[in-house]
Amino acid sequence: MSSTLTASRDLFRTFPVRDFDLAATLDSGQAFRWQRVSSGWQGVVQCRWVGLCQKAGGIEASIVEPTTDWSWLEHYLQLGCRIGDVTASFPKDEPMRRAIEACPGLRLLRQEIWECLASFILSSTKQIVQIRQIIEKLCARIGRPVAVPTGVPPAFEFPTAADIANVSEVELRALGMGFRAPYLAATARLVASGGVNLEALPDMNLESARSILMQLPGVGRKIADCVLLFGAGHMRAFPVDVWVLRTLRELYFGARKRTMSEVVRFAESYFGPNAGYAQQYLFHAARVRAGKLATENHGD
DNA sequence: AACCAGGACACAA
DNA sequence: TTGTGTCATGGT
Repeated sequence: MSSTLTASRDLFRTFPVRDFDLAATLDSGQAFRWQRVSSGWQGVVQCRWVGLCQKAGGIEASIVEPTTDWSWLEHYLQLGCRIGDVTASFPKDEPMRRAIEACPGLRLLRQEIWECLASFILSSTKQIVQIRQIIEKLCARIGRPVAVPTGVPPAFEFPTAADIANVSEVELRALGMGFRAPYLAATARLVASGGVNLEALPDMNLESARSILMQLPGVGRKIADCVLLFGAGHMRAFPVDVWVLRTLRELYFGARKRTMSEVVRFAESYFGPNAGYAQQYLFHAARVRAGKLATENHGD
């Protein structure tokens, strides 16, 4: 029996957050496991099934086991983030102004670091749709099932590093990972054995955290920065992939030839304390322009 | 049906 | 330090 002095255990909660575009955020290539359904989005956060829905008053979340503690989801969605302050810290130039205008409400999530690391090891030279397919297979094959509402398709935890370390490389290749399989296997073994402590990354400075990640097999500068930005909360990390490289060249260098390292060096000093956030606006705006979103109408 | 994808790595020069 | 070939796989 519930007391008026204790919070009720609920299956639903509406977070009254403004300037948060759920679709843009969950389909911007930072997380790969969210599924669009008629009622909104379904995914798994910290081993719990979650349904999310954009409402007029904010974001409505539904779960399976009633709880009083929603801090895990508030943290994942970074509901404490003042997005206006973030965008206000971007460079006051025309490219950024247009990127902000093109993706109002785009946010950065704070994902679990291992899932983020493993996911981006699998991301190299893959289209986002394919990355999602591989990860879905991986979770269905190795991940433990989580409780879902009746009528909802089965959902799975993201496999732990130990889970993946205990699977043969041949079995990983069978999931369609190709040359990424040995990278994921080796990194999983290192993480599972305690050779690297991912949980220490958020409290380290950016450069130290980056150098630790880049020692892992299959992790270079770009993937390291994705993990730092999407999982470890380093808002200055600035992943440069082919999209961002092309976009920065067009927007800031015109026709003049610039190498990858020149563009990276420029980005490090130009975009400020929330450079990684600015990067996500540029990346997503470019993908919107190219019609690459899963939520788009592909019929024309 | 070629082309390319949120790269990393070994190796050459 | 910078440039090039290689690595698998499948969507568009």
